[in-house]
Amino acid sequence: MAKQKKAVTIIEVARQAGVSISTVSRVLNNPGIVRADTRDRVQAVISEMNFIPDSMARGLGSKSMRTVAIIVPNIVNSSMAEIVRGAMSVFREHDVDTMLFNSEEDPDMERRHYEYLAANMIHGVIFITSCGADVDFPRIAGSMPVVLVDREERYPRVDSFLPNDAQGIAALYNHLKEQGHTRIAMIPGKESTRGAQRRLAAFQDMLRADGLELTEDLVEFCPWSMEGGREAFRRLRDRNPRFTALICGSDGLALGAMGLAYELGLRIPEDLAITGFDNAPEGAYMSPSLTTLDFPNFRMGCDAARAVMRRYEDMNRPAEYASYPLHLKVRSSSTGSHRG
Amino acid sequence: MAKQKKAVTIIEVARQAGVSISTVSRVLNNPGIVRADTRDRVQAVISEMNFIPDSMARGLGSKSMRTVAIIVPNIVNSSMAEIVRGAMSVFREHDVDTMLFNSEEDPDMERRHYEYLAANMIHGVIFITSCGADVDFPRIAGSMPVVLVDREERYPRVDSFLPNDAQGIAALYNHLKEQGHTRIAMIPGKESTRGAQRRLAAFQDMLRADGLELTEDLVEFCPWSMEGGREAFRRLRDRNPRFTALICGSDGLALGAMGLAYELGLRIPEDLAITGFDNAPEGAYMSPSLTTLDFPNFRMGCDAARAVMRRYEDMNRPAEYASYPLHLKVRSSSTGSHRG
DNA sequence: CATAGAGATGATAACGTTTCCAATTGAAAG
DNA sequence: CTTTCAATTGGAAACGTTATCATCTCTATG
Repeated sequence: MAKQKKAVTIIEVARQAGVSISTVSRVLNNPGIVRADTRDRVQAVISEMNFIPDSMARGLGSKSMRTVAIIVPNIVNSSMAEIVRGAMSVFREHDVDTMLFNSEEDPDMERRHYEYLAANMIHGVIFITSCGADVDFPRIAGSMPVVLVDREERYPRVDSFLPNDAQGIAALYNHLKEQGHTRIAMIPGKESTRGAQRRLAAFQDMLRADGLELTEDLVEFCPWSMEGGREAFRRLRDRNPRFTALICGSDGLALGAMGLAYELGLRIPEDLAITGFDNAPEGAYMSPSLTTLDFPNFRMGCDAARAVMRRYEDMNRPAEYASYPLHLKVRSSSTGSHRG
Repeated sequence: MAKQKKAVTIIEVARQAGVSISTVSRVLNNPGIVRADTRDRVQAVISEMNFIPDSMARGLGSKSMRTVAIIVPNIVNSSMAEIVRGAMSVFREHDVDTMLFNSEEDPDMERRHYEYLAANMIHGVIFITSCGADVDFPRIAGSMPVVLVDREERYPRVDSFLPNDAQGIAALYNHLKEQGHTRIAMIPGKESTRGAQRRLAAFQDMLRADGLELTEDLVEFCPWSMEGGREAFRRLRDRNPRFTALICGSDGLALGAMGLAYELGLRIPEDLAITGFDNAPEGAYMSPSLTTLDFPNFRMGCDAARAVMRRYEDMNRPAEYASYPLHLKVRSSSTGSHRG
């Protein structure tokens, strides 16, 4: 790519206004200490010449850029968007700029983002559920605050904020048990994903506590999409039609499964109870409406942002972990009699 | 916020490797012209010392930062995400970094983003359907390529890529007419939004061409959300229950309306035909599935990215406009007999 | 009227690279 | 063993700010 036409610099502004560079810089950064008439004159020249200080040079000079990166694997996901909103709202309050990176679950992308961060124009970073790629957190954490959301890794200087999947799954499981379900299938999500793994493990723990064992034919992994949920449900049915309830690792998966169930003539919840995960807005508008778990996404985002700032002040503070309880939203996709 | 601990610089690397700064710089930027053994030695030192060049200083030195910004009003929107994906894929091919900004339809946010851009660490910018805020495009366009997606404004050096709403609405309207509908209501979306305005205008044009006039009681604006669609539909019904078809300005609005229709015991499409806009993934999974318009979002994103790069090469090229046809997806929410 | 002390302003050295251009080295050709 | 020219390498000037002193200009006070 070619070079930009060169912009107005502080030098020309200074010359035009008949003051020194320093004075212009002061008008820019600390107007209070410049005499009113001088300040006005300089400001007039600035806006007249349309001068905008070069943030590169500024960053080089001041060694601070007040910018934080947030990395998400997939922006097309309302719960991640909520986390991001929360974090951004806090950063904005503190006058910190936010850059949002979307890795699309692509390892190559993640590597590039990583390099971008490493090139230290960034003051800190929040990673939201990366797809388990092998990012060298300790290394980044050596030069800037790193905060993880929805990832369970623990490293010396890395704070982390997690939904309590185990508690959520327990709530879901107990609810289904109360409804009389004994054969429960699961579509945890994408196998390589931490979230899917955590949720499956939690489910297995619950079964085990009841003296049951999760048989393989009751679990089907799939990509995080409605299409994925639909096809996973199909495979599950083809293989073992005897389950009466289905726990899905996300609302999207549940919606996909519900779509196919409807086509197959299954009644929900009478023939099959279905639950989601995340409380996406669509779930409440389905018919039947979707039983799910509500995540405190916005709050997690806020807390993560605050953690970034705390760590920026003191890079060596001990790592902070928080686990957030999930709230069961019972709706019609799982309540009422079933013939199981 | 405090200062960062200072990182390894190129100077120390040079000293450690026993070469000059220039050589290290060459190893970084143009390894081919450095003798193999020197290069290896320097590279060894670089990775050993964990040296990462400071992108600030780099940008200052080279006057190029190969970074483009994409600004979206709302990341929680699958069609915008598709546009972004398209643009990012093109930029990645060309080794251009992408920063994604989410304005949340908040004017204050937009202003901040604007200032960020203006501080020219950014090489170009793509605006996706901003909520009509008064951004001074010509000014930004003076210093970097600006490309608009889904905004109809026309400025001298600003390229723009638009879906052809008029053609899409026409397709929708004709389809509904064929199905025998004569009283059609509309929920265009958020009134202040360009998209909503364009779609409403197009609808009015179609009616007018048929010698009809759109009465005010058949139009209801609302925020871009399922909840918004639901409430708008309620207001529409309260006021005038006599329409047999409903055109919604987005799939989300349609889904919200459908939810309420279901609760009110309306059969779709027998009692009411509903159409969406954007072909969001959920629409295909509803029951009934949602008739909608498919947008070439990914392609629009790609084209916008390419436009940014073309304009970067030649800032003075004439502005480029493109309008993309929309493809009607007829599904069950609008087909079959109705009692209208 | 002199003068201390605050209030403004200016000069200049960083900041960490890239990029010229000059200097050196190395290898092939005579 | 020179010479020549290309291949490497080094030196130093940008790049556009901020930050640190030093200097200058007032104003109020004795």
